[in-house]
Amino acid sequence: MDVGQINVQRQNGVALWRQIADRIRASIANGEYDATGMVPPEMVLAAQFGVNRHTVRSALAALAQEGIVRAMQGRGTLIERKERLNFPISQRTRFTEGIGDQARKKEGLLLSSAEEPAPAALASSLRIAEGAPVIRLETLRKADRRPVSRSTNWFPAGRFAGMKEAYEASGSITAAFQALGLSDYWRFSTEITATHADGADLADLQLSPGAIILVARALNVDPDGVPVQYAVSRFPADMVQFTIAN
Amino acid sequence: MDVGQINVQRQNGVALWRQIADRIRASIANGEYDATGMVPPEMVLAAQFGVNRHTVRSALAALAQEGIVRAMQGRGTLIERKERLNFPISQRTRFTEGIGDQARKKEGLLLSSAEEPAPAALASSLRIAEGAPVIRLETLRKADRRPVSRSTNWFPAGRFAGMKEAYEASGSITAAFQALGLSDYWRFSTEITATHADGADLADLQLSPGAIILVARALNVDPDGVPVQYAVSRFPADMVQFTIAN
DNA sequence: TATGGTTGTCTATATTAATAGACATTTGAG
DNA sequence: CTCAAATGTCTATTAATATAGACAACCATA
Repeated sequence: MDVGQINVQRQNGVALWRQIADRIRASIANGEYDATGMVPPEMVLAAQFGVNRHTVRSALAALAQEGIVRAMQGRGTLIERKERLNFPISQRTRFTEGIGDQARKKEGLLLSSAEEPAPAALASSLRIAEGAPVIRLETLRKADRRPVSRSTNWFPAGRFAGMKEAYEASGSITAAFQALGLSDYWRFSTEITATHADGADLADLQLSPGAIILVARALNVDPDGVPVQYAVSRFPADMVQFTIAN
Repeated sequence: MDVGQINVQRQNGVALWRQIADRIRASIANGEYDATGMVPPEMVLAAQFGVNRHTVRSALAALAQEGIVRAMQGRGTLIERKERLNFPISQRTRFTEGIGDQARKKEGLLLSSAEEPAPAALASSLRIAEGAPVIRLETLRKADRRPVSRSTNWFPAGRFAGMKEAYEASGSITAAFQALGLSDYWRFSTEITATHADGADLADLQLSPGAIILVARALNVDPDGVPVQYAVSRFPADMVQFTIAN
């Protein structure tokens, strides 16, 4: 096997151990170590990355902290978890259905809620008057007990007055809409960007600092094309991918 | 104006100055400093982030290196560049058209090319036999002389034998397809993930280490639904966003 | 032209990241 | 049992990161 030197950048604000941890995490997600179910030995990784073994150990310790690997003295470092949830994005995008059977247990938790006047940009998206009341729900979604996204959702307050209670009862936006008389809705548009995790991401999504967040800004409309929800959702980038099928 | 403390993480593999540089870059892209066209004074930023002024200076120096800001002694730090290109993703996704008038000058450069046998996963996507010959083009796309994506493109070698020359001549996949007799094609599917920039990203896209990359894996098909191109494109996350309109 | 606000530069110190080497401990296989 | 291979732990040193303080240089403007 040819073992080319793998490129890492020095002296540039991102510690070597973190760069290496990110690479190994990606390799695990890509199935590169599926043959053995283990990460290569520390000395091998150190040679591949051209760093000291202790630096590799720092990277592996971070991955162990995330629950991705588990080091076993005398044996090697086992891969514990290897997951990347796929979220299809289409006209009928729904979180719970989208996960499908990729996870057994799906949860939606309400972190907080408020009623507030819509700022200009939001009002424009929802096609309501600036300052008109909107209901804001901060939610956390989990799959198999692991947090996979945190979202801020806005709804026109006039039309969906009981949104908070309906979501709390069901843990699902789709179910809440149905409880409030909206049986169907469509995804009108989705914007996707990426950024570094902020403090709230780290806490709510149980990430380690330096993690990457995929941000999806979505507008949902009813069958008549009237906006019913604007949502900003943040996903850990190493756990999910989006698929757009045309 | 209330100036809440902005959260930065210590001792976690990403240097404070880099975290702060990333935040300021994002704030610039979000238009938060449009009123003045300048970044707040170093002392103000230091207070906001809860760090020493020298740490903020390191962050600003990095942004100046990227050409995003320019410090002027006695006056302040001017915002030089503020861009986030929007890429619509749809059935008719095309790079050049997608940018539209967001940039004046659009270029497509061929970095390298090769003909090689298709590995299993690629062959499956392109619906050809494993090991069948494919043409691989490594390309770099620029808008207004700034690199905005680097892509690896695969085409079935039998059908698109002159792809390399056609692309070199036009700098456009769409034009190359037309030159080879394919007048129209559709985007069949797109997968989007995010990761840290690797060494090649840093070099080709002129990024600073720690930058985030949006990765799009796309399959294009001809009007009969036959796959004609599989592409993996990498975009600097702080320069672009994807929009999916349904 | 005097002043306040801003960036530029310098010195010094403490903490963190990375390297280097040595040796202990555990496991699996011969 | 013995040995090779792998992870665990320890000490020491160097380089990078971050803080602290002082003052110079420059700019706009009152």
